[in-house]
Amino acid sequence: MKAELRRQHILDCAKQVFAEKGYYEAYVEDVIKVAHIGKGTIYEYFRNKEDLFLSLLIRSLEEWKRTVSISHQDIKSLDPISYFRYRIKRTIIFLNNDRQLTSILLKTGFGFNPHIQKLIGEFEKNLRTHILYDLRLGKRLNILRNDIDLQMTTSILIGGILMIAYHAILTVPNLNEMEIDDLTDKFMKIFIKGMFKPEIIDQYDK
Amino acid sequence: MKAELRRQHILDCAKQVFAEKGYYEAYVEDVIKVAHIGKGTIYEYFRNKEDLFLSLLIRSLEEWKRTVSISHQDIKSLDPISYFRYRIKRTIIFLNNDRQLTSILLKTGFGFNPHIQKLIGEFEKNLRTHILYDLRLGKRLNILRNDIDLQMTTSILIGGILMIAYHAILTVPNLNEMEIDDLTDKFMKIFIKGMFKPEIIDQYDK
Amino acid sequence: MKAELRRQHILDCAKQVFAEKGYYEAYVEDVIKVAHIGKGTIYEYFRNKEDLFLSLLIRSLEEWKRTVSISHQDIKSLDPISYFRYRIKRTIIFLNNDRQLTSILLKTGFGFNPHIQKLIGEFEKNLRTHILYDLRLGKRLNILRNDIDLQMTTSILIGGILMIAYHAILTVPNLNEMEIDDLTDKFMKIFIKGMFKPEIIDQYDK
Amino acid sequence: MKAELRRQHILDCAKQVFAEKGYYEAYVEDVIKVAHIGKGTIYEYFRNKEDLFLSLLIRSLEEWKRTVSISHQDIKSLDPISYFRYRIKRTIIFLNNDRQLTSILLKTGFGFNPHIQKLIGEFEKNLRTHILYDLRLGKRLNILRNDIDLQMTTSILIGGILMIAYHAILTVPNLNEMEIDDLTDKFMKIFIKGMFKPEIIDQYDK
DNA sequence: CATGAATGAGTGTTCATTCAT
DNA sequence: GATGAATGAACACTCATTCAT
Repeated sequence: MKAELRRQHILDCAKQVFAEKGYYEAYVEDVIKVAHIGKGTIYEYFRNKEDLFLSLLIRSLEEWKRTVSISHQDIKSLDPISYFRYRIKRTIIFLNNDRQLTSILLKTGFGFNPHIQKLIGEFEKNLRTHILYDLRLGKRLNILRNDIDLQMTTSILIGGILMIAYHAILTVPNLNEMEIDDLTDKFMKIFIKGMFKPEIIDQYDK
Repeated sequence: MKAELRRQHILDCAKQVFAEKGYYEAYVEDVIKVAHIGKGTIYEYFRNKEDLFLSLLIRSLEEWKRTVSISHQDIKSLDPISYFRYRIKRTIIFLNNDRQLTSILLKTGFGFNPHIQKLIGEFEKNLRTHILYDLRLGKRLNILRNDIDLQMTTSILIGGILMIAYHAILTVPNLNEMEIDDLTDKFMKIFIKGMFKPEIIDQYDK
Repeated sequence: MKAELRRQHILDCAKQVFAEKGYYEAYVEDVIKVAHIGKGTIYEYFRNKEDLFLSLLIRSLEEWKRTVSISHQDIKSLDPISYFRYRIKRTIIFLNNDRQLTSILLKTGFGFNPHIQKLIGEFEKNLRTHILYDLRLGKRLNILRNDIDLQMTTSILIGGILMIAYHAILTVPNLNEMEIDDLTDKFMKIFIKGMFKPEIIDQYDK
Repeated sequence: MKAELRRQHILDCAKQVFAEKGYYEAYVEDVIKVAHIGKGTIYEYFRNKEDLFLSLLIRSLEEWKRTVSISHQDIKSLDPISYFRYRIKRTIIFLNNDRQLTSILLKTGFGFNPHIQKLIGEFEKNLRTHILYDLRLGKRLNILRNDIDLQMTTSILIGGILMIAYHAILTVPNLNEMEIDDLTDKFMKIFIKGMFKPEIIDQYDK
């Protein structure tokens, strides 16, 4: 049990370091300094630096699932858009709370670096699966427009929300409940009614 | 003059290598091999690896501006949404054509790594400025909803379009004109009318 | 008493590991795994890795002495060459039975590595003393040629027999009684009559 | 060309270090200190420590072949035993001159350590091939006894001569021509007429 | 006594950068 | 200007040993 606590402690410290420096510029040396442990200790818990990083992402992914998930009862009690809003808000809350993770995700890049690809890729795929699941549900419930491309919408949602989190982290120290609500509402507006004024759309449709 | 050609040649090769491996896993050695030049030569044209990378991004940024820009005459001849569509399409074309750059942007991450931050950050800021300019124009022309947050919309647009580019690169070898048009239309739909059916929105508004 | 048994058990396991991997590539970790003991336990019985190795050699040396030794009564009942043959055969039997030791001796090298030198050196000196004792006995009994150099003959015997043991271990799984007899005879032949045909030697002598 | 000289210089220094400390206790750091080169330089010429060691052995093997080899004309002018003596003497001269190599061979062990086995093994195989070639020649020329086992004789010769070289290195600073001749003669005696007095052999034969 | 989690000095190796030619 | 051999600071990782439990 104490071992598990220590493992978690190392992961916490590693997260802090990776968030600050990014994968490549974060040194194992840095992590052990922050964690106040010996150099060899880290290798008792993780095979190597890559394994440490992967373990970190996996743990955060689990956390994310827990934070964002919603019980089936709750689904019924919410109207579709409120449900969608709930999801978005929870995601923003999660990214706001776990700014270190957000920083890691953004710094490392979603890209397909041969070494890190499988790590970050795994994370991104999971995120995508979750969102795609919601959108498919929305389609079955006849909530979404028929002409909406689900894959693309997922991409825009992920890309958009991450970019917003990135800016929030850069500008505001930590968002409070009200600011999060505000952010969520602004985000929703784009995806509910689009950017343009109705009259412009009407012109365009004709 | 020959020097300038050589510089461009090195940048081309560096781009290829950075696109394939990402900043950290791309070695100067790799670049000089691809460029068929001596190891010292690269340092005649660039202060160091970082400068090489920065120069690369700056050049691509200039290219991007040229590709995406639109003359003032053309603006008048287009209705607002078509203008917006034109911008999006040009961006997709650019990212599609310059897949190496797209790959670099995604691999390196938009993040704020102490070393690379100023490089990628510079690029991202420029991208943002351009889009923000368009959106402000749209606001002045009374095209956009009043309740739209410009900064956020910019974030969503950048994040979304990059994420889409990332997936397009991963899945399709190279997009043809038709596919680009299709992609653009799908993208536009989200931002024109939102994701939800009108009746759902009506329910929510009440 | 139980402590002594445990010590012996550790030595047995250490022998197995050292034989398989050699001194440097055998890890204390490997030994404790084979011995099914805790990591600290080995240091209850041995000062350090070097001490463990030395203890191993000392024990084997004692065993070797017992295996090869012959009672004084038996000496009288044997003719000189048979006595010599007996010694050789016993040595081959010993090396064959204790292939792990043979492997260790050959892998570690007789060399004079600063750290291991004193260990292996000790073993080699003992081996040499024993053989030299026999040869001196032979000289006193007027059995050996007068022009034979005892030190050199000892070297050749040790070097030769170890090299043969090495090849036997590499090629044959385990020698049976008959094969050992055969090996002994072949070995003896060289040292009894030399390599060359009598007529060749006669020519050379003139 | 200068590169080749530098390579040879590094090999010389590496040989010195390996001879003094053995493979495992010789550090790359030691070699670069002796060679007065930068740490990276060694990796310009050799893939890694193992490659450095292997290259060393290969070079010495070539040298050994040259030193020990004898022209075809010379073969005809020598009687069989003189030819054999010539070979032995040349080998002793080689091992005496190249005491560092001898030390390396003895320190590393002829053994079959998984990592070094293929290196030392290669060397030992070559040595064996050469000697075996001579012995087979002797057999064809009807010089050697018919009851002599060639493989075993080869083993005894290699083992014996290495063990002698080991002792010579330990005891005498450097052998002069006369001492080498003396050593060769003593060595030859064993293999020409055996150890025992004729009358003892006669008794045994009966 | 036995244990095994914790340790850190010590290694091999990499790769951006320099500078003599 | 062009080159590439030389460099060494930096880094991940190992493994014998210790010591609190």
